[in-house]
Amino acid sequence: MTSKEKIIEAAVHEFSKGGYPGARVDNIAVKAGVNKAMIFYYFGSKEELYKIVIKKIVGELFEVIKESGGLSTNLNPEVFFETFPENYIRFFSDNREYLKIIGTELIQNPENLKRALQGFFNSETMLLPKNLRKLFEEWYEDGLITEPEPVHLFLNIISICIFPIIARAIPETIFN
Amino acid sequence: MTSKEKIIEAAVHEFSKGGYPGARVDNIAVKAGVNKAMIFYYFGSKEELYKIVIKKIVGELFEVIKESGGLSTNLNPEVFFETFPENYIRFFSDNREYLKIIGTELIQNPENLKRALQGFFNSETMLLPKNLRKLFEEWYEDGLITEPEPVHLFLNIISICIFPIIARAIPETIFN
DNA sequence: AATTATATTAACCATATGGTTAAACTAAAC
DNA sequence: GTTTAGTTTAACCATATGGTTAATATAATT
Repeated sequence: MTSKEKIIEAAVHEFSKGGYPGARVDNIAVKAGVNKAMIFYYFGSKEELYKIVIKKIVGELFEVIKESGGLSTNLNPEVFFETFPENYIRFFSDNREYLKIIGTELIQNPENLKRALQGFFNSETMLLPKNLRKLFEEWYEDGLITEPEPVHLFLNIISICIFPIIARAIPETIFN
Repeated sequence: MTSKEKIIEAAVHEFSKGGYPGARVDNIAVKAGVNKAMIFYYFGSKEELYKIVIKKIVGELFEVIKESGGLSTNLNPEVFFETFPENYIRFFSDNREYLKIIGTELIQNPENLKRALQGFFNSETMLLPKNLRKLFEEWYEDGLITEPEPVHLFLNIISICIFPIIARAIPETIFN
C-alpha cells in the first residue's frame, strides 16, 4: 500500500470518531505509520484530506445505488425494494466508520455533503436521479406504490435503512 | 436570566454546530456575554458543561414521551401513533439545535447518551419503559400491530420521525 | 554516473485552546 | 458599618494543534 493510501485509510478511522474537528492530524500520521508532513505533502491541508475522504465514501455509495439497478430503466418495485435496502444496509453495516462520517456530516454540514453528492452527477451517473424519479412516478401512476412524492419515498427508505443502525442505543436503553 | 442560564443557552448553540470537539469555550463565553472564567466557575470544565447540556435535552425529551401517554397504562395504538410521533417531530423541529446535539451524540458517543438516558429512569419515569414494553406486547397479542418486538417497533417509529429531518439533504440533492 | 523528480524526515513555528489565578466588585448577613 | 459569601474580571499559562521548512534519502531519467 502506498503512503497516500495508508493516510486515507487512517484518516477514515480518525475522522469517524469525533468528526472533523475532533480528528487530529498527528493521530492520522501515527496510525498510517507515516511522517505528519506527508499528509500536507500529499493533501495540502486537513480540510482537503477530509474532502477526499468524503468523496471516497460518496463514490462507493453511488456504486451501491448503481448495483441496485439505479441505472436500469426497466425495474419493478419488488426487485428494487429487495435489492436497494439490502445493498444499502450491508454497505453501512460493513463500513461503520463510513456511516459515522456520513451521518455526522449529514447533521453538521449538509451543504458540504450536498456538494459532494452533486460532484458525482457526471455524465454517467447523471442518469441515476432522472431514472429513479421517473421510475417512482411511474410506479405510483401504475398503483404499485402509495407514496406519490419521490423525495419522500426515497427519504423514508433510507431512514428505515440507516437510522436503525445509528439509533439502536435509544430503545436498547429504554427497554431493559 | 442568570449567568449560569445564559451560559447553558450559549452552550447549546455552540455544541450544536461542530459537536463537542468543535465547540470553543471562548465562543460560548462571548455568546453568553460572560467572562470565560465564569464557565469554569460554574461548571468546572467544558466536559461537565456538555454533560449538563445533554441532561437538559434528554430531560425535555422525556417530558415529550410522558405527554404522549408514555406513563398511562390504558392507551390504544390509534392515540399513541397519533400523539407520540407528532410530539416527537414537533420537539425536534422546534429545537433543531437539540436534534443536532442528540444526533451527533448518538453517532459518536452512544454509550454516553445511554448513560444520560438511564440517569432519567428514576422512581417516576421508571414506569415508562415497563409500561411501553407491556403496551406494545399487548397490542401485538391483540393483533393491533404486526411488529412483535418492542425494540424494533420503537426504533422504527423514531427512525421515521427523526431521520427525515436530518437526512433531507440527500434526496433533495438526488432529485432536482 | 550524473541529474532530476519524487518521498520522507526531524525539528520548528504561530496560534488556538482549555484552564487558572489573584484581585476586585457586589450583595447579603450580622 | 463591617464582615462574609458569592460573582465577575483581565491577565496569564501550559499544552495541543495545524502547518512549514530545509535537509536528506530514494527512485527514475538521461
